[in-house]
Amino acid sequence: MTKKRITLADIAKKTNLSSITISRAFSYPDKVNPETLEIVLKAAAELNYIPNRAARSLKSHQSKIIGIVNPNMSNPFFGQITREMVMKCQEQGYDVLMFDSYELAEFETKAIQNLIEFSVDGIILSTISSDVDYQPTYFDSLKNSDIPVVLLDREIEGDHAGVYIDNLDSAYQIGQYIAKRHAKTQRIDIIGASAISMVSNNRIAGFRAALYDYDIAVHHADFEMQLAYEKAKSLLDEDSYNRVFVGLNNQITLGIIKAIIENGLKPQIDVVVYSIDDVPYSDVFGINIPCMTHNLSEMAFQAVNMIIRLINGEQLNDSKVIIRGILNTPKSGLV
Amino acid sequence: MTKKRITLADIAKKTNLSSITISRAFSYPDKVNPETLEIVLKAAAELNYIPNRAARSLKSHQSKIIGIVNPNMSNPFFGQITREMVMKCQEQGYDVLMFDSYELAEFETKAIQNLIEFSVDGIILSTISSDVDYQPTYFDSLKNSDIPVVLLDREIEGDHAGVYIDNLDSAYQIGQYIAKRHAKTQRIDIIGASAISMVSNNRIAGFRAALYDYDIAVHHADFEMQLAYEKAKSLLDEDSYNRVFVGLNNQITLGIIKAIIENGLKPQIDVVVYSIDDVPYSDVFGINIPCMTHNLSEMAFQAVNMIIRLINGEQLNDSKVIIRGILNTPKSGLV
DNA sequence: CTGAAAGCGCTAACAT
DNA sequence: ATGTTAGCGCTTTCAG
Repeated sequence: MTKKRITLADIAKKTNLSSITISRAFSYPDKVNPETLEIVLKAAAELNYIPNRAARSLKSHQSKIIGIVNPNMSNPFFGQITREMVMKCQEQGYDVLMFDSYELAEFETKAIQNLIEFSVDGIILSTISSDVDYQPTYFDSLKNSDIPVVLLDREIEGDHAGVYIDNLDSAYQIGQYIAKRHAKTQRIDIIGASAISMVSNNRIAGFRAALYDYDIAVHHADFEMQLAYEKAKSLLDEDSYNRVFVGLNNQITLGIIKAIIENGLKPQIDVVVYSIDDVPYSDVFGINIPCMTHNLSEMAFQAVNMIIRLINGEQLNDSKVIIRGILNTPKSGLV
Repeated sequence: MTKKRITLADIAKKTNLSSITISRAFSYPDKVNPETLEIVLKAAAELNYIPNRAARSLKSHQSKIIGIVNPNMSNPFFGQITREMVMKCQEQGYDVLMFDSYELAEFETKAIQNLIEFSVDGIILSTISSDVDYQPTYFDSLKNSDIPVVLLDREIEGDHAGVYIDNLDSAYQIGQYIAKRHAKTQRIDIIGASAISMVSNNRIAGFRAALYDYDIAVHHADFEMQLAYEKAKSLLDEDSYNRVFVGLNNQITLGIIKAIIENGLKPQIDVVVYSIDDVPYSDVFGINIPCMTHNLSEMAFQAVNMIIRLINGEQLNDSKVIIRGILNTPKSGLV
């Protein structure tokens, strides 16, 4: 029934060498005679050898694995950044275990637990929330297990290394752009995450700074589509005349667009929309949303770089990397 | 430096029990005295114990892990189906390791290799291609390692268990719908995957059967957006009058829509579009695409069910499950 | 450059 | 219901 998997010992037998030499051939190829190496590799290939990670990491307590956890792989922001991180980890000799927490605390906790069980060397984590009172219990276990963590995008309270967006500045930048395009009498509706979300609140602060003498209404939802959609919908039902909306992330903006279109209005003509983060598929559907875009490749690079340095026990002179956003306005001048 | 992780032995010491009892407390709680169990669990919690998977799977050669590999997690078809599968695996006591192959053979191979190294109990795989000549080399290793595989959605040559869409029927169903709405003189452009893709060709066959006396032009791209976009664009540049397009999966349809809109035309008014698979975000942007939709939850259920039965060594009386599609036409009658 | 011995943390198999 | 023994496959000493 259970076919026996090929082990180092099998290769050792076949080559009349000891298993440790075989082991070295894979782990430290330069510590073994080139001729021997060739013999080993050939035998391994013939036998179709595949190393056993369990055995390896059991002994060496170094798994060469980085864990990635984020709240929503289907959100292109996380999807793309994860893709870039995976590539970069590979280049650095690390494999990746990725978990989608599906915006659920329960899954996030489970994912972290899993990663600890797998003895990963480090974790890059985007939490489901950036609320100031969001204090996951798993940080204890992480500390106990001595596994370094780099937070990505979603900041939370406490002393954590991380790579973040310059939320305040991003909102300020696009706020200034908005200021140029709309009279001060213009009412502006901002839809963000919870009232205590650090990310959301920094963005709101940025907007307020740029639009200090505008009539700004802030509405709280979360960083998903549905609640934002409902909020926008009820606002439009009240009065759709001359409205300007700002979505504080791409999912929120999608919700706003959905509400606009459902109410028979034309985005950027009847109702103007701005966004933080690029809006997925808006190019496909031909709707230009001026937005703050962020260099996801750079963020991925920084996050991977940071976690690897932490894994190597390096001291970080700066445990926070802040990525500045770039204003991305449509060429075609729809707005 | 290296903090020692808590092990069973630590709990054993603390409770004056043997490690095997502690082990049983976690793996077979009913094989241990309830009072003892309580003591163990309490001690474990106090010590913040986290089991070591490497040790466990090294010994027991049963990892309780299912691997999932698919070509594009950002494609909602795979994103959602994966989500459902993860939930279902959890319910059955399996953890999931998921890999995105990013439509790259190299990554797919690497993912499978990884899963073998992790000694997963089974793999649910959607390959990057369903071309008849796509014969990944890793099936040998899989067979050697005795790891069962269930293919999902993308069929390939050979004797593989799998859960598939009834591609021929799906295309036939929507083909009939199209036949009702367009005169026989109507030219219909179908954009599919490669000329040797089994999935694509089955769908084309279905269309041909339903639209046997129509003027059908089949164009080959792949199951991603870009090529389909280019194809549609060049067709529209030639002549955009009274065209009807069919996209053979959601990504292709997105490419078609992009081309239409870029050419200043209105989807479903100037140019009519049909799709296999729901088109992501089309509801958000208010464009109704009549399509064949598939019960992803059911597919996920079948795939997980099948892999678990294979893991348990059960004989499958039918190693192929075919899911029938449902015609999904807009209520608002845009078409 | 290669090998022998020991042990990582856990769990089958066999006691008691 | 609990304990003893042994060993999974690999790699870290320490020797040669």
